Amino acid sequence: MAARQKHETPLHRFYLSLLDAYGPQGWWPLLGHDGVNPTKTGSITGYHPGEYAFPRNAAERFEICAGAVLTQNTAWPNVEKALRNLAASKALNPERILELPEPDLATLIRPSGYHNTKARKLKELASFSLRSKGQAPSREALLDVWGIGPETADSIRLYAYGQLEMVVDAYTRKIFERLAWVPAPASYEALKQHCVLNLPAEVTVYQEFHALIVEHAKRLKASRIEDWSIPAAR
DNA sequence: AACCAGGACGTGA
DNA sequence: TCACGTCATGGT
Repeated sequence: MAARQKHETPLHRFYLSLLDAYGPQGWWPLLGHDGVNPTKTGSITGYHPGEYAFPRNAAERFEICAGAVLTQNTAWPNVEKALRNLAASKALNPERILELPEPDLATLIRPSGYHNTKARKLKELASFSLRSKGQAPSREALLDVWGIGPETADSIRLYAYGQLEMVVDAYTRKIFERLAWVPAPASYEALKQHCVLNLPAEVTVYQEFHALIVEHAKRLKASRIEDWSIPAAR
């Protein structure tokens, strides 16, 4: 078997320093109940830092899957608006999504951008969701769904189903290439492999890692720091 | 007022 | 495989 993270690696040290500096991120965010969930900033509620017993039911699980699709190339606050619109119309579930005419669905999720495309994607997700009824879907099965690519598939497996599946994204690529941890241009799979080989194989680590990368990238942009290997202040 | 967000798909080299 | 255009609203 492959020796994974036998010794502490630069990536592992990086992860530990991010966790120490930023704290647990409480991903995947869910819609707050009456807007009173513990929160990070602004109106963004639904994070549950340090709590890992999520999702707690089928509704939360589907909410995560829907959010994973809606957040494609889109800032989270916009996704949250779309999710709220769906919830307000009692349509944040596969049954209603399949019943709704696609144009109506598109109108509800309009704030998340690409609303026509994503309306179709949500319908594909909904029928898949009913088809695979609660059991954790394989990565291949997810990739067969129109509108679900590598990152969305991995996000669904890691955050909605608690599977040991690493998620990487554009931020990960930027940071890893900048620190020369991977040769550029790095493929999605290459980035993923670098993480898997250098981090402890634990679901909570994977969940925090991806969330911390996103947080780190946002702070880098805000503070314009030059050393990307260390945590940044907001 | 550009620029870019927690990507994925379709197409043509 | 890989590069490139397309999809679209909203925040900074």
